[in-house]
Amino acid sequence: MTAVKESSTRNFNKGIALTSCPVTFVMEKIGGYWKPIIIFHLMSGPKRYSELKRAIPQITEKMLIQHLKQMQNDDLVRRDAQAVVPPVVTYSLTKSGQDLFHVLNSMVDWAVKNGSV
Amino acid sequence: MTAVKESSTRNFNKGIALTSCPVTFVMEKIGGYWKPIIIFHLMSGPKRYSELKRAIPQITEKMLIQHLKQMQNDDLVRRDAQAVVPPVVTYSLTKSGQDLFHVLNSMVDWAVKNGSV
DNA sequence: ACAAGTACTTACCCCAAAGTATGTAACCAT
DNA sequence: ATGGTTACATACTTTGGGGTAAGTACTTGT
Repeated sequence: MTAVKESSTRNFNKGIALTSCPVTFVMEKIGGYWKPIIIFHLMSGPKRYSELKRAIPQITEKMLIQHLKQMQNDDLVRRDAQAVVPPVVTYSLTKSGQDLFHVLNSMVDWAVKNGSV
Repeated sequence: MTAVKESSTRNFNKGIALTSCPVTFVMEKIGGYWKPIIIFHLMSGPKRYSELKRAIPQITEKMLIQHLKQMQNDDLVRRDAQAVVPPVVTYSLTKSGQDLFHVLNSMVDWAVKNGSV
């Protein structure tokens, strides 16, 4: 009966970082290999699920919907479905999602200046 | 003939993301729970190893040096050691590291506006 | 003699995120 | 009736980031 193990110095640390560090808060939302790329593609306007898939060929379908769902929960992305015969589902950025432009942009600026290697 | 397994769709994807996505490039450098926090503490000026340790009590020593080393390799942080009796090692931000201020700041701005929940 | 401080290093474990593979429901064209 | 398209779902495996715990070398204070 080796105890419940508490399993969570990790979660505790995550907690303090999240509540005490706004940067970590943001990175929770746009972290993960694919999220920034998905957001980037949605910046140019609403896209269908299949359009996103074709625009990002390397992503698996699992990762694509998984991230789209997380971003819906985080209110970065809106999903609009038409109950038609072959389903038509359109994803677009919410206001919060669009506001991320400034964040991503400052990252790009930094990368351009400091991406020499 | 189920292929050689390649061991690395992961690394391959990481590769394309890194070379094709400047945002991912940046997140590789400031990602991880502790890096933004360490950078934040170094923003207010150079700090000794033990000062950082005390400033961020929850971090383990392993994580602290690990991240400090990575950030040295990424040229975000400079290490200055004095060869004195009890070692004195001082860490400070490089120009690149200081430039991250704008990036972190835009994240904070976004978090303040969209961190309601 | 022994604890305490300074700046690390090393071996080991755990879990959650990412990837693989396959299935599903509804319809349409051939 | 068979295959293709659309938008998912779900079970299983892998991997690497993060954590735990302990050790090192050298010196000062008591």
